[in-house]
Amino acid sequence: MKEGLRERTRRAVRAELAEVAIGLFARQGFDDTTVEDIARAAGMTKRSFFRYFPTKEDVVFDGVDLTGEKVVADIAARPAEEDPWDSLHHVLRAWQEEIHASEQVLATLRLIEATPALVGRLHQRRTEWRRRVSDALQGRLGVDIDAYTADLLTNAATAVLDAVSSQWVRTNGHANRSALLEQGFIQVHVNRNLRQA
Amino acid sequence: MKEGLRERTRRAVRAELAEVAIGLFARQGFDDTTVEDIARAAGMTKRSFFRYFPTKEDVVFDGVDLTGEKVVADIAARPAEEDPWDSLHHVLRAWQEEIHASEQVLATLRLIEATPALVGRLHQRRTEWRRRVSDALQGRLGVDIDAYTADLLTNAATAVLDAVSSQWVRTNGHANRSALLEQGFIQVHVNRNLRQA
DNA sequence: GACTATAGTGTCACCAGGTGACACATAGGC
DNA sequence: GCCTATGTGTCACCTGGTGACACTATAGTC
Repeated sequence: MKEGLRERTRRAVRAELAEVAIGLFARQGFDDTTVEDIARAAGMTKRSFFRYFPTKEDVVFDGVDLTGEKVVADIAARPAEEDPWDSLHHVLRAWQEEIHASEQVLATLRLIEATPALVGRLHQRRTEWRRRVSDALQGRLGVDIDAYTADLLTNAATAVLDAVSSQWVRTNGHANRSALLEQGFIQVHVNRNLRQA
Repeated sequence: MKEGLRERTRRAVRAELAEVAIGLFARQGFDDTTVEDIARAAGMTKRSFFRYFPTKEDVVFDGVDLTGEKVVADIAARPAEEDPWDSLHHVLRAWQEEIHASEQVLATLRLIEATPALVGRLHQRRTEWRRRVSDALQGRLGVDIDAYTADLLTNAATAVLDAVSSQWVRTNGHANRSALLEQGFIQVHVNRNLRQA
């Protein structure tokens, strides 16, 4: 683990940059905060900011990343005979429980919700992620899921996730996310494909 | 109808601008086409382009607009005792059939799919639209739907819509959109809220 | 402990998407 | 024919983002 120091400082700078940025966004809004503002507040140049984050939007998603590389892997690892909807339920339940519901996360979600540009970026990321999940669902051995059904399943799963998130924000973080997720996955149900019928 | 002429020319210019833009995007890609390019190709200034479209992205959505003000109204007009999932099914079926599946629409969807910025913008618009649909669902008189369930319903409905759209593009427009929609709304099912149980 | 490759930084120049302000023309309503 | 909207070009400007270059500090090597 020799590569520690350099990477550690890098991550530390990233984290502080994100913290400073979120703070400024919360106070004066996303659009009224320039990258220069953030950079100067963190003691660096605009140019250097972009060496840590590809875009101004991405600094927001540093903590609340929904990429979930692990989710993709977990889906693929589920038994092939399991109902795919149950697989999604199982994996996403586990995944959600790992995200501790801090005040910070709540504030970030609120910020995203209030900023069109961030909403767009979030869904853009999620779209890429969904395609990977969808592929993972189809990729399980000995499964006869067609692409359309796989999309249906993943889209529906994120539909639940979104509703949970909205409700959680709506209740100022008082709602029980796990309970909401359970309820959602029961209220919404997606059948395996009915092709052969 | 005195306001005709002025508005008609305006819409005509808009339409031509959109056509020119789509053409350029198709040939050289969205990112490699500047607003100046579009404007000059349509015989006007960059500044004037922005008097017709708020952003470069929006010119793409001129034809494929998913805003559907009509959908919101139709939802609200459905009988309150109808199962909300069936209401969505009914309204969206009618809505989709109005969009004739032209080659142009297909090309546009492909363009969107291939351009991250457009994906973001699309979902951004759709998010706003969903909130309005969700409100409409809750707004029906004498209905006991809570906000969470309403979100669940609308999110799931757009999940179906997205899957249909993806599959349609995937099959180069050969798939039967109506049939996919029917299948989707049957495979996915969202129950009324189970609160009182 | 000095030495060199390399990561990180500032500076500068530049491009593209957008916006505000102003002056000018053109077309509509009277 | 006059007055007033409305549309247009021009110009100046801001912000997000990128490429190039020179400089500095550090990590690993001897």
